[in-house]
Formats: sequence, C-alpha cells, structure tokens
Amino acid sequence: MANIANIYSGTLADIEKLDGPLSQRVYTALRDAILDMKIAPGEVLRKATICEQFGVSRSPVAEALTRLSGEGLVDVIPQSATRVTRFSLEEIREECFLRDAVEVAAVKRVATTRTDDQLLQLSRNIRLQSLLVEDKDFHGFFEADEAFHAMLLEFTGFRSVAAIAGQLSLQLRRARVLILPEEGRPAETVIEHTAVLDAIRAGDEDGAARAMRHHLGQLIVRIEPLEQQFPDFFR
Amino acid sequence: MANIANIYSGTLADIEKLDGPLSQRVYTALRDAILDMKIAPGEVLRKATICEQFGVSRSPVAEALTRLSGEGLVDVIPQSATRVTRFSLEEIREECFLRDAVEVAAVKRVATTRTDDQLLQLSRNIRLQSLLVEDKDFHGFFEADEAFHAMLLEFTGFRSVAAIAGQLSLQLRRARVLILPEEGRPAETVIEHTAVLDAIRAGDEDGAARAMRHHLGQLIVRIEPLEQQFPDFFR
DNA sequence: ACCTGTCAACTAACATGTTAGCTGAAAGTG
DNA sequence: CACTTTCAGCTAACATGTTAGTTGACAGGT
Repeated sequence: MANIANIYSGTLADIEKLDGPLSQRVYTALRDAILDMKIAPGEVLRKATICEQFGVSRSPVAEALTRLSGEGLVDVIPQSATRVTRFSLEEIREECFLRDAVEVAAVKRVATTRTDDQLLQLSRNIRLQSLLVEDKDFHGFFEADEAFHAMLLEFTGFRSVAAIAGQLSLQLRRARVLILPEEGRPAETVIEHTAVLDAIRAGDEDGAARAMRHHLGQLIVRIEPLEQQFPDFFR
Repeated sequence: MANIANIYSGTLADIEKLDGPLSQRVYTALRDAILDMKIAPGEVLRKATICEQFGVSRSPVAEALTRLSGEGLVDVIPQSATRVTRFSLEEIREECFLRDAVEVAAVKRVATTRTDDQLLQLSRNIRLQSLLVEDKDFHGFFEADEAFHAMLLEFTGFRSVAAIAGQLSLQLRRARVLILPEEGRPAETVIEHTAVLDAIRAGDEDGAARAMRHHLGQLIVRIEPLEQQFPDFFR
C-alpha cells in the first residue's frame, strides 16, 4: 500500500553511503534526485517527510533545503510549503545565453592554449561518446557529454571554472534529462563535438567558437517544445 | 572598554529596519557588511556573537551563514569556526574570466538591439559618473559604476541576468572596494565607459566588445598588487 | 447559488537544549 | 630539550520544543 507522501521514496540515495556532515549528505541526495528529475518539478517537499526518509532531525534537512533554495532548485513558500522549482522558459533562455557566453569564451581560449595531452583526452572522450551511442547507453552518454564540456572549461587553466559555470545552468541540466531519449540527437551531438575539437586542434579560435555556438544553439530549440509536452513541469 | 568580540559592532545594519523573515534580514545585513569590507577577510564570525548583536536565536543566524557559505562569502570550518572568506588571486582571475565572457557577450548583443531610450539611460548614467568624480564622491561613483554594468546586462533582454552574473563575481566586487580610492582611476573609468557606449551607439558590435574587454582588463592589473598591500586579506 | 468571515490544521520559522569534533595548552615521556 | 599524549574549553552540528503565518474548508449571511 503505497503512501501518497512517499511517491518518491526509493529514488533518494542512501545517505549512509555518503560521508561528511548529515546536512551535506541530505543536500547531495536531494540535489542529485532533483537534477536527475527523480523528483518532479512542482512536487512538494515536506521537511517532516524528508526527516523520516533519511532518519535525521529537522536541522540538517533545513540546511539542505536552504542551500537548494539558494541554487534555485527548490522554491520555499514562506510558512507554507517547499516545492521543487518548475521550469521557466525565460529562465532557461537566460541560462543558455550565459552558458553560451562562458563556453564560447572558454573554447576560444583553449583553441590557442591546448596541449597535445589535452587534445588526446578530448578525442578519447569523443570516441567514448561514439561507443555509448552505438550501445544506446543514454545515461552513460549524458555523463560523457557533460565530461566533454567540463574538460573544455577546465582546460582554460581556471581550475574551478567548470564548477562555477555548472551552477549557472542547473535548470538547463535538469531540462536536458527530458530530451535525452530523443531519436538521433546523441549521434548529432557527437558530430558537433567533433567539429569543436577539430577546430581546437587546428588552433582555429573563431572556428571553435562558431562550432560551439552552433552546438549550444541546438539545445534551446529542443527544450522549447517541452513546455507543450510537459505543461505541469513549467510555470 | 571595547570588547574584542565586538570589533565590527556598529558596522552591521539594524535588522529592525528590514522586513521579511529574520533569517533573511540577518543574511542581508551580514552580506552587505562583507561586500562592503566592513568585516575584514579572515575575521571570525561567531554564531553566538551574531545572535547577541541582532538579538535573535541561532536558527536564523545559522541559515544566513549557510547561504553566505553557498555564495563563497564565508568559509565554514566544521566544528571549529566560520570566517569571512579571504581573497585568492586564482579565484579572482577566474571571476575576471567569467565576467569578461558574460559582459562582452552582453555588450555585443546590446550593440545590435539597443533602443534610443536605452542609449539615453546609459549616457545619463555616464554623465552622473562624471559629476560624482568631480565631487570626489567615491562611494556614489562606485554605485553608478555598478549600475552602468547592471544596465548593460539588463538591456540584453534577459531580465535577471544581471543578478545571476553578479553572483559570479562577488569576490571581485569585494576587492574593488580596496582599489576605490586609487588616484585618477575613476576618471579613466568614465572614459572607458564612454568608449563602450559610443561603440554601442554606433552599433559597432566588435568595437563595443573590444572597449568592454579593455575596460575589464584594467581591473585585474589593479587587483594583483593588493596581495602585497593587504597580505592578511589573501590566502 | 455566491460571497465572506472564521477557524482548525498544517507548514515553515524560530528558539533552545544537547552532542560531537576540533584545537591548543599543559602534562607526561624519550 | 623535543616530541608525544591527554584533556578542557570552545565551536559548529544536530535534535527537538514552540511560535506564527498560510491555507483551505466550512458556516453563515446575502
């Protein structure tokens, strides 16, 4: 007999397996679940329920929710409720703009500074992407895709720019989970990634920028139809 | 008899004057004090002391510190202490890179989309900057400078891109307070802002980008010497 | 039937008691 | 004297009791 209050039960990671402070573990578990769309946008998160599920008191849960709220992953309605943030196309377009600005700048820089080792790592990653597409391992492909972009950001020489830039486009990352299974898109993505890498290898700053801009531009046109497809997830 | 624990007493805004939840008021007061360098980098923030100063309990203070920690404005050392984050040149260079990426992208866009009203607002702001420099009102100038950049970001048409981009360069904003009184710099800044505006008015996308890149590039060369000048503020 | 005020139930927000982990000084040891 | 070890004191972290604001259902008036 499924309890309505526990509809996302079992989708949360076991915090026993993580280490560090309780609040950190609760935060990580909730964040992962939200980013992977295991908890639907709009769904209510009750402090008391979360406490029971993790077997912890309200303090660490409150802290975790505060952090998630700061990242825009949950909406706290004062004295009333806490919900997983719904998508807003306006906000997603903004994130696309920012992501484009940062990743294009990164790729221009990398095109002029890249080392042989970096080129090797990137091309290895792309070969991995191809294999995962062949195997139809979409989850694995998603991770390799993220790793490709993260590598480009890291290769700017700014150690944690990838982490900071990642925080800019959390809604985007979440929305991408919805378009993952779209037929043929992963294969196209690999081609676009390859174009970026080829330009970087050639040291062609502007070509790399154009290739990256084109690649990122594909995302928003695939996200826009989601508002019709999943109206409940949007506000 | 000044209490050592209260050395930043009186620099905190009176939370009675703010509204909203207590945690929000505490957060705002602390954040403003940190950004304005009224609490020095490296200074220890004791929960108990803050509670006394604001006359609130530990919960809202804890929540405020959690949020500040998420923004990188304070460092929490588990079970030990909470300090105002020290500067790191590495991190500041990163923020410069990100800020450059975002603001150059913004200015390129605005150069092709600007309306007459927007041009008017920008030129009004620059005239205000000139007046404030003449009056040697550095604090006022600082605010007008920030407003200029915020306006450019807003004119991209992405409503809250200014707010999000602002979060990217909090350390930069804090460090800028230290270079404020540098002789002659404000006057130069006005000239650089004018160059940006002129290019935007001319619809010269690349010229605006170059002008903005040059302007932002001035910042890091002025920040770097601060590490020698204020060694205690750096880690 | 349709507003409209009241109120009970539920939630986050706040206060406070308790625990666990770090830290640095002092005592012990070679 | 140097190099551990112990331990008291302090801090953030966690648990839990209490308050206040929101919401929606329901009663009563129009």
